[in-house]
Order: sequence, then structure tokens, then C-alpha cells
Amino acid sequence: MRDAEQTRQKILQVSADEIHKNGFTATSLSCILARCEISKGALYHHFSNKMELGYAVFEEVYAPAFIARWQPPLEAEDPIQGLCDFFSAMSKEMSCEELICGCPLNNLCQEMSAIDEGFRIRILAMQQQLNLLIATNLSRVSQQLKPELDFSQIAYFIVSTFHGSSSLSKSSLNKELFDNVIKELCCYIKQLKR
Amino acid sequence: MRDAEQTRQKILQVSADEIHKNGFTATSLSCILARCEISKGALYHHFSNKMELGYAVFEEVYAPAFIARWQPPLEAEDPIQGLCDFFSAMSKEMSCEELICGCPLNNLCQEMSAIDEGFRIRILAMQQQLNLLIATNLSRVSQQLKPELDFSQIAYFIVSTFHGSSSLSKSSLNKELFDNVIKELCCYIKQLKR
DNA sequence: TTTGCAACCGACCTTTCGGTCGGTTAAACT
DNA sequence: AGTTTAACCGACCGAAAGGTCGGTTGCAAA
Repeated sequence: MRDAEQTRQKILQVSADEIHKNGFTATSLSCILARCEISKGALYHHFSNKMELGYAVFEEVYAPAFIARWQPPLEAEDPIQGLCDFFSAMSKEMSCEELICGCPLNNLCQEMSAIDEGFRIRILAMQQQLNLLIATNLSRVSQQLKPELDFSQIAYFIVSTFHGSSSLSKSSLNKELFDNVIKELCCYIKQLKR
Repeated sequence: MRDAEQTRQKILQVSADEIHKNGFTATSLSCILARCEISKGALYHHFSNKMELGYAVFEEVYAPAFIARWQPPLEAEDPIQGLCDFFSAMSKEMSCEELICGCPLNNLCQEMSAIDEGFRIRILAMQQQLNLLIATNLSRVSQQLKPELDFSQIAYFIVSTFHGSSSLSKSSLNKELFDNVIKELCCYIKQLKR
């Protein structure tokens, strides 16, 4: 009947979804409790407070999902093509609602970096990990690219543009502007080839 | 002694600053009241509620400042050079604290677009106005640029990258990553020339 | 079968939020 | 001088937030 780990996972999943949709601060524990059909006591048995719950969501849900998304296209034979396909697929396959929610990592970065140090360092670590992932895979095929490129700089540029583009969707409520930016981003990426 | 308009302006300026630093939701009226050294009654005499205060800050503080920032570099003789100088100046002249606060428009876009329709339409209008401003001025010098460029698409791309780059500063607490992206952005922009 | 403890319950607490409202003050007009 | 009203005051309100804690329940080991 009782399964502590299952309860914990349920809390994490529901919390991840709520935080993704509403942000961390605006997500209320009572809402999470209702969706999980558990009591406040249960939640506080598994997590010492809201902040720790947030950290757990970040580390156990967002971070793995984040890497699982970016890694395959980047470790493809041709990371340039991989990235373009990756971005294009988003334009096509993601629903408008998903798009508007944005990237959980970027959302938390905007909301929590200035407020909470614990979130800030976790987010920063994630961003640096992604940057390394991109830069490494670009340098892996550097002989196919233009000479004298700063791969780390390019990696930050790509990610910035991608995250910035989701901001556009949030106000326009449609994919059009997002698509525009992604199209131009793909042009930019392909242009890196010699 | 009593100057209604001065009180109103004081409220707007302080509110703009607080919202810029903390976001709209996290900004408390009591904090604004304390900084303005006025009572709650005074605030509610000038603004019917918090949301209306937010709208007023957007329209009377953020929007004019936003246009005043972007317009000059874009309407310069060479908008390409104007934009590069504009971005580079930010890297150099802005303090780390300013940088971390980010662009008020983008902050509100991330925070409020999904929550409040009134904010959303104002933000969207602003973004479209900026897009038009950039696209128009690029097409003005189109004979100096590569052929067959989609100016609107490029404009959205530039703004996305710029806004995305401020996200990086928020987690890293320094200008380095921001500088990286801006440098690459300037490369991209200059490359538009034929 | 008993016992111990992790798992869970839910009433209650404090704080803070946006917002209300009856009252007061100062200044402009008659 | 008297009157009116915009400008302002601040005590108070209900709602909702995160968090606490004494109590209950169910399962597993002894």
C-alpha cells in the first residue's frame, strides 16, 4: 500500500510540472498536495522545506531531462546538422502550450538566480556543462568548420539565442516568432562550416 | 506643499526600480510606500490597484526609456555600426549589478506574459515596435547589405540573442559570459554587410 | 503477537500580501 | 471667512502563503 519512493517521485514529477508552468515562487505547496492527493505532512516528511523540494526537482528532474535532450543531437556524427534538426524539430513538434512554458532551466535562471544562491549555483553549473558539451562537440569536427572560431563563445551565443527566442513565444502566444528566430539560428549555425 | 503629480511620479519611479530589481509579483506595495514615504491611501488615490500601477510603470517609464535607448543607434547613419557600438558600450559601461537586473521589458515578458493579458499585449506591442524599428533601419541601408535578407527575421534574432545573453549574467554574476555573447553578436551583425 | 518506527495526516500558527474605508488635512475658490 | 474637494492617512480586513507539530496508521522485524 504505502510506497515512500513512489510518493516521493510523484511529488517530484508534479512539482516539476507546476514549477515549469508557474515558476517556483508562484507554485503553491497546497496545489502540489492537491494534485498528489497527499497531506502536507507527507510532503514535509520527504522534503525539509520548499527550497529543498525545488533543489530536488532541479537535480532529479530538470537536469537529467536537460542533458538527455541536448546530448544526442550534439554527439551525432555531424553536430551542426544535429543542432539544426534539434531546433527545427522543436518548431514543428512542440505544441504552442509547451513552447510558451519555455525551458525550465532558463525560466528558473531568470526567476531565481538573483534571489537564491542555491538555485544560482546549480543553474550556473548546468549552463557550463551545456556550454562544454557544445564546445567540445564543435571542436570535435573543427576540421569541417571555419578556422579560428571560439567554440565556447559560439556555444554561449547559440544557447542565448535559443533561450531568448522562447521569450518571444511567451508574449506572442504563437510559434511564428519562435520559428523565425530558429530559422535564422540554423542559418547561423550552418554558416560555421567552411 | 502638496504636489499630486510629484507624488505620482515618485511612486512611478520607485515602483519601476523595485519591479526592475524584484519582478512585479515579488515587489510589495509596502516596500514602495516605505521608499516613497507615503501611506497606502496615497498610493491608492493615484492608482486603482497594483496591476494598474504596473501598467502605468510600463507605459510611462519602461516603454519611453526602451525606445530612447534603441532608437539613436538604429537611426544612426550606419545602423550596423550603431548596433555594434550600442551593444559594446553596454558591456563596457554597465555595472555588474545593472547587467544582472536585465532588461525590464524582457523580465516582465518572462514573468507576466503568461499570467496577465494586460501585460502581455503591452509587451507584445513593444516587441513589435522594436522589431519594426530594427527592420526598417536595416532595409534603409539594404544596398550595403547582402541580398535577400529577411530583415524582420534578423531583427527578432538579434533581440532574442541580446535578451538571452542577459540571462547568462544572472546566473554567473559577472559580465564575462555576457561579453562573449555580445562579441559574437557583433560578428554576426557585421557579417550582414556585403 | 507485540512492538517500533517510517510514513502520513490535518488542524493550526505566523507572516505578508493586496485591498478597503472612514477620517483628516491642506489648498483653492466663492 | 467659509466651504468644498482633491490629496493623503493608517488601522483594519480576508486570503493565502510556508511551515509546525501532536497524533494516527500500516508494515516489518522480533
